[in-house]
Amino acid sequence: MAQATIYSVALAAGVSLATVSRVLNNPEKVKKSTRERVLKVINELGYRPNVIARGLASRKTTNVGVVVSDITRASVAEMLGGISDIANNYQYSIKIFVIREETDIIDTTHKIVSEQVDGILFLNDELAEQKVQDVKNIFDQNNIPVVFANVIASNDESPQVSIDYEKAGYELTKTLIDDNRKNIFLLSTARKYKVNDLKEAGYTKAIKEAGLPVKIFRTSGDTDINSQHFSSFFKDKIVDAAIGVRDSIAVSFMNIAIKNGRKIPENIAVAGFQNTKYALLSRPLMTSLDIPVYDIGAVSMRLLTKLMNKENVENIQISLPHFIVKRESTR
Amino acid sequence: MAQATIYSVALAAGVSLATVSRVLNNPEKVKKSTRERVLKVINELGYRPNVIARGLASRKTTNVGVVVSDITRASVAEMLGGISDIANNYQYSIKIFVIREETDIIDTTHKIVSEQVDGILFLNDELAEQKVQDVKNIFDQNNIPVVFANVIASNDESPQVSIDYEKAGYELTKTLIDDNRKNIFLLSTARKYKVNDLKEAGYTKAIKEAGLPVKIFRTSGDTDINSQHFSSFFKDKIVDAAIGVRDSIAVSFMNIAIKNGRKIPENIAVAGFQNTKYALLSRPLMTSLDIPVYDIGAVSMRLLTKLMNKENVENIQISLPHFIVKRESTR
DNA sequence: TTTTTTTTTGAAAGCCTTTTCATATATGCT
DNA sequence: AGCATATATGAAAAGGCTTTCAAAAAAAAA
Repeated sequence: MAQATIYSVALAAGVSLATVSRVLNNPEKVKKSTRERVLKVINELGYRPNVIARGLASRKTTNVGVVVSDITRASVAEMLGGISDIANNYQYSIKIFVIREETDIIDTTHKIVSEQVDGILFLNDELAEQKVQDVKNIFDQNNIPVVFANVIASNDESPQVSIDYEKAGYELTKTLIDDNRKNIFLLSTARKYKVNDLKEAGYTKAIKEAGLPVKIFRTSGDTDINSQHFSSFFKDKIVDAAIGVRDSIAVSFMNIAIKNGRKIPENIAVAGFQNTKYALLSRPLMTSLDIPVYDIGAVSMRLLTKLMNKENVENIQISLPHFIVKRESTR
Repeated sequence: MAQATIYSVALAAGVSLATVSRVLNNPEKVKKSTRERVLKVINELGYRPNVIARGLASRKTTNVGVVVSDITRASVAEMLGGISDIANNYQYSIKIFVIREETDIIDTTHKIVSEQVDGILFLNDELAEQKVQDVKNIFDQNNIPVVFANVIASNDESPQVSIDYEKAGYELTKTLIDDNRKNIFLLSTARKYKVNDLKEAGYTKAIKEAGLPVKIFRTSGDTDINSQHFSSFFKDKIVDAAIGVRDSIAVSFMNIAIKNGRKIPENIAVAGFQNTKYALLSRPLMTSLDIPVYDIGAVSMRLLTKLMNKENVENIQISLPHFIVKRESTR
């Protein structure tokens, strides 16, 4: 059978299209008896409004675009979980836009605009700040609300939800300092981006306050590569603590350290960021700074729904709490 | 400025809408000189066709729906990577539908139909077979092609791309048998679903051929829970090898085994499925059956594009190769 | 009752494209 | 040049819904 349309429903119920439409969208505006009659027919025919036609007529698609760079990263996937749960509650559908190294982000942005989404969630944290601003401008011009999730768009009034990465970096470093560690390395990524810059800033602040030497070691996020770097690392470096900007980096470091005869946490304390499953599957179990990734997704989606409804939102820059989960890799 | 429409372009270029539309969709049908004139105007005005209106008029949305259960699982995210890369090549957009335990899958399916996607990629491997069939029927009735990715829809002609999980289970078990292991456990999930059933079937086949005892231990996929199960496991079980149906389960088992004084691989050989980052971040590095997850995503998306174009596809059931990556946790 | 007000309904326009069909123009052939 | 054919364009319908505006019906007030 062909899919029922609003026409077939109207015909079968003996009313006009307008009435059927109202039953669905403004039920209080139609008399109870007719409403029930129409609903009955809708049920019988299994009618579902064509969302495309609805989108064209109402200029609302109830679609939100989620812009991500690397969808395979654990934190991104987790965030998507939060996003989709909330989107589901509010009846929004999610369209994913994956941007790649080589894609022209401006062009992609225009493409997203032409897709007529009602709002955008921007998860990409690896983009240069200027680009982020350019993208924001395009969406603004087209009146499409954007929320940045886990991206820090500095000196700006953009809606965003994230955690205070600088404070997090500071606190995590501080626990190691308090444990009397003197040679604390930050294991960061070679590729620089805002979120890691902030972690570094927090680390550096704590280290300097303690009068210790700042030691940042840059490597790849790829385990195959960084495990090699770490192997040579132990030949010449003095180290009694290390913080990885990602759990996977910290775990990789810990494994190589142990292979090089170091004891964790006796000789070296190790901590990571994100508190992912990696930290839970390491041996010893790894201390990690817990970031409420799911919540970041959920909260930003919720914020976006408000913006799309043009509700008045008091606070459009939300910082979620983080905390340190102490495990066996530190004391 | 308001978004340019096909009208404004037509007006500015001094042609009719039809011509503008043709320039975009059938450029060869319009004279070179006019085509160039129109393209120039399109550029100047920054015109992008409204995909919603286009979708309504052409009855094609160039959207594909991707149905997943748990989006946070590493393999799902990786598959999405492959899907999105290919979708991008063929200019399709991706809409994500996350189905939950509590959602009425039939209702959700109808909802997806009303979203007018051109095709469906079904990644959900945790659904009972009958439900899968029901879902398939609904899409069939609405003429929406579906490809099952990493789901085995048995006794059926449904398009699907996966690997031969039974063979994989068989081979992985065989390597342990060949290593002279006698008490080989399969660490499976409490919740049963097709993919794991097949792994179990392969395991069982190999074990029986060797005249060894079938030993299946069921636990949770959640590390916090299964690590407790594994702790008591070592009190009474005789074991010299174990295969986890997921890497994370195998790594968790390995960690607890070591804490209980067992040596890997001397006392116990351990292997996992999926060859994820977990296997690479474990100590010792873990043997795992590599499943080309990204490729499964990519190939199924490619297959779907063919089906959406009503191309004649010779082989709609594709089995991708797998292989065993031997690492330190086995000999 | 009759009149006024409110509620309920329908007709028709509009959303922005694609696509069909007919017309106009250009090209090729004799 | 004259006809047939091929190519290029435009007018208008269609796609399935929302929404405005006006009319009809019902309820309230007089």
